[in-house]
Amino acid sequence: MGYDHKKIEAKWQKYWEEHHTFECDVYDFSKPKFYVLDMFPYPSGEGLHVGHFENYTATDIMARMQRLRGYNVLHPIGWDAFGLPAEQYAIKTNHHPEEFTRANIERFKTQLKKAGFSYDWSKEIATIDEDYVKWTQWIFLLLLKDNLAYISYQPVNFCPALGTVLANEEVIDGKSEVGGFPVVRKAMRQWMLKITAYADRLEEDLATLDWPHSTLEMQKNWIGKSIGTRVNFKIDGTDLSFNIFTTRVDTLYGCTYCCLAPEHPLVKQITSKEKEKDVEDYLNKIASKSDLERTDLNKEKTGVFIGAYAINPINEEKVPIYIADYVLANYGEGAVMAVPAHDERDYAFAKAHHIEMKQVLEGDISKQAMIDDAKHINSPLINGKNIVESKIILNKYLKEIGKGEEQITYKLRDWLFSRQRYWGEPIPVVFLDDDKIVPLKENDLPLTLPHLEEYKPSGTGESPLALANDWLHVEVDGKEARRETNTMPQWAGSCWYYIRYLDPHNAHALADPKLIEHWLPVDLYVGGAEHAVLHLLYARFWHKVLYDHDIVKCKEPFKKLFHQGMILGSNYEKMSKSRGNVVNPDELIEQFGADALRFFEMFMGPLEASLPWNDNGVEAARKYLDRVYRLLESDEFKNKIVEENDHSLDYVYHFSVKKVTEDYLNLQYNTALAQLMVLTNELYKAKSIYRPYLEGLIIMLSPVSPHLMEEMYEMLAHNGSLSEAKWPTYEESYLKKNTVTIAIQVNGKLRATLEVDVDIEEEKMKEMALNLETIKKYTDGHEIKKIIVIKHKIISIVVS
RNA sequence: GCCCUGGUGGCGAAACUGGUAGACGCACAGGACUUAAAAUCCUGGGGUAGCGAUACCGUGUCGGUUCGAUUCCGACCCAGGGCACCA
Repeated sequence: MGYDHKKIEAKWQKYWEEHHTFECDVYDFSKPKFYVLDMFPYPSGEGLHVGHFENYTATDIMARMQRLRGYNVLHPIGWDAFGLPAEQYAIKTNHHPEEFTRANIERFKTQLKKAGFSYDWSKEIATIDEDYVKWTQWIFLLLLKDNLAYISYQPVNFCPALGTVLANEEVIDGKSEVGGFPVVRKAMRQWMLKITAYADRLEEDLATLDWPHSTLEMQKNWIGKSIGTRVNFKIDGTDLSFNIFTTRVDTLYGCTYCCLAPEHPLVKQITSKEKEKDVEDYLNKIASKSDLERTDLNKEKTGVFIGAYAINPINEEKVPIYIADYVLANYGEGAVMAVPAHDERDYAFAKAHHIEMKQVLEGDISKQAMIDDAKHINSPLINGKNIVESKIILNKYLKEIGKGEEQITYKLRDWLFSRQRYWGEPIPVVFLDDDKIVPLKENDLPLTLPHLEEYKPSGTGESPLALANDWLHVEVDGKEARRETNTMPQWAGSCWYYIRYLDPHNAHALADPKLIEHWLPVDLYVGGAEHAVLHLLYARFWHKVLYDHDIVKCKEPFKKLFHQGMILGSNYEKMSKSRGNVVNPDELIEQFGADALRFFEMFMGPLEASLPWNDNGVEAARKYLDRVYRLLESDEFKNKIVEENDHSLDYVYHFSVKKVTEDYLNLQYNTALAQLMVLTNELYKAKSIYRPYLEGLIIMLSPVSPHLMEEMYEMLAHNGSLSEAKWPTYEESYLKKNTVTIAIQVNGKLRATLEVDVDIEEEKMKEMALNLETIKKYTDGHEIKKIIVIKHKIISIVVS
């Protein structure tokens, strides 16, 4: 029963397509712009799931609403189409990954269209399109020119089973994220991007963003800015020295030993003869340790004395030098000073190795007194001073004697950018015989992938591209050259797609500079919290590089960010095939219609929350939509529609307009829809229905359930599409009430309520309250100590 | 271990800057319509006691501030997400 969703939804989807309703004229600068973006999907073989729908409905509501509010809205979609699953599919079936990917894209597209999302399909892009790859490679060459891309041989995570190298973030507990195969450390040639050069700006500009607090915190922690001091320690009896980094230079007098990372370049030189064997044994021991063991926090902190001493520059005391694998070679200076009296980790290490401790802060050693206002002792230059003062004094002193200075370090490391895989953008450089790197010329872009018979990585870590002989060998300026066989990671394409949407077919630039200036930054970006760090950090990095080249004009790409929560199965577990709790959106659309599915997903709770699926939910949403439809369909209501306002619905209508508008703009869709239900219930009860109010309901509901609302709008005798309607506005004067219900409390407990005139005098109100029988019961025989009156809210009577 | 979120009926949730806790919906119960059912419409539901008006209890736990606390402060417990020896 109810409306015919199949007919209505098909009708309007066709109408929108034929009328290009949602195509954005990006050059129309006459209206204010609004750019609303989804994190584009990876077109997997699985199809869209209900989680995608939540994300895309949320942005679609914003897009549709902002159009009605008079904005020129850009709402594009595309495909993050490179990636490992397509390559693994190719390996399994010996089909080209592009075939598989393009077929998936078609399937996704059909699903998106059935859901009625108002995307501008004329702006569609896929990261695998040749004219997209061209510009991804172009940006790489820009990075190369800026010395932000370089080759490095540092150890990486090699996965023999996948025959490829994995980035740190793709390794979980010593196993590959995909497949769960063991991973070992191996030194290999890799392309790196120098994101660390932008660490300070990536950190600083976080303050300018309207992003979820937790995401800002995560990015901050990932960048890991730390302000401390670099201190130079001379090695006793030599001309050599090394630097340490500390955030607690004030405890320098308490330093009783130093630790170098086992990989520290000085270790071999300064180890004493007697200790050579100990050191070698130790190095062997940790080399055979897996990363997992080495980073196990519960394990004892191991280390070994290397027979050399350093001179503490603050007091010229000799302190022993150890190597310890808890000191990381690639953080700070790869060396630390240890203050066992005031640091838990140093304390444990010193105990185990019987090293002297020296207390330099007031308080109890065993409690490792690190309290901020602790005073220093046994520290000639800073005795009696607190931590903050002491740091300033010692930083200044160390600088004067040339033994150190304030230094900022970051946890952030450079981005390992190459993959030894087939299905990614080829890195557009060639190598001459002497290993000289020659970038391709812009005219030679894009460098496309060759067709292969075999997609499997060679197993030695080389990309399958190394087997493509015809492609591999080229001539550059008459000289023999060999192409780079590494490809880019999937992140590359997603780093700049929001720019390409503006001008997806531009053959001369990423996009027309005029468009870039007008449309960026993105006004609203919605996607899963799983991208809180990597994708968003990498995209910000590229954006800043483009900013430095004056290609983009704003410092940050995404002004406002929102993470939708996860939709869980009805058993409160993450949806997955193996758990058997996956909900198929296609079936729901078939049975109840896209409008109902969209409505339910927005109504089920706050957008950011992870919520369990409710099997009755879509049906309930559908019943509500039928209820709205009945206002126009059944004679009972149709005959009540009038052109003359009897004012009985003024308050609820205008309040609804205000609340719904505000809630939509804040992405609080669940409460907006609750209010629309209240309004609907009131229309049901009303003696007559003022036609513009019904129209207002239809317009306000249309971003969520657009097909049915288009149909109803047409039924209310309008020509054309709802997309030409205007968003309703509210009159402040209708929001004022004549009477208000106030609560009366006695000693903090609610005892009665009282309906009064809004502009009643305070004294009158008190009198009324005190004369209520229900109140007298509590006040008779008691002394009234105090009466607190909060206008329009409460009267609080305090009695003895 | 550290950082971030959150904890409210049988369930999903709501509550503006401290001011009538539980809007809206699901499920449930009762009624109307129907030969009947479905659909629809109307009504009722935090708990305990009571026929009842009413009383007491109630927003993870324990304390505090306040006339008044889901909201603010302190300590703790639990769940989810993130990070991993960061000097």
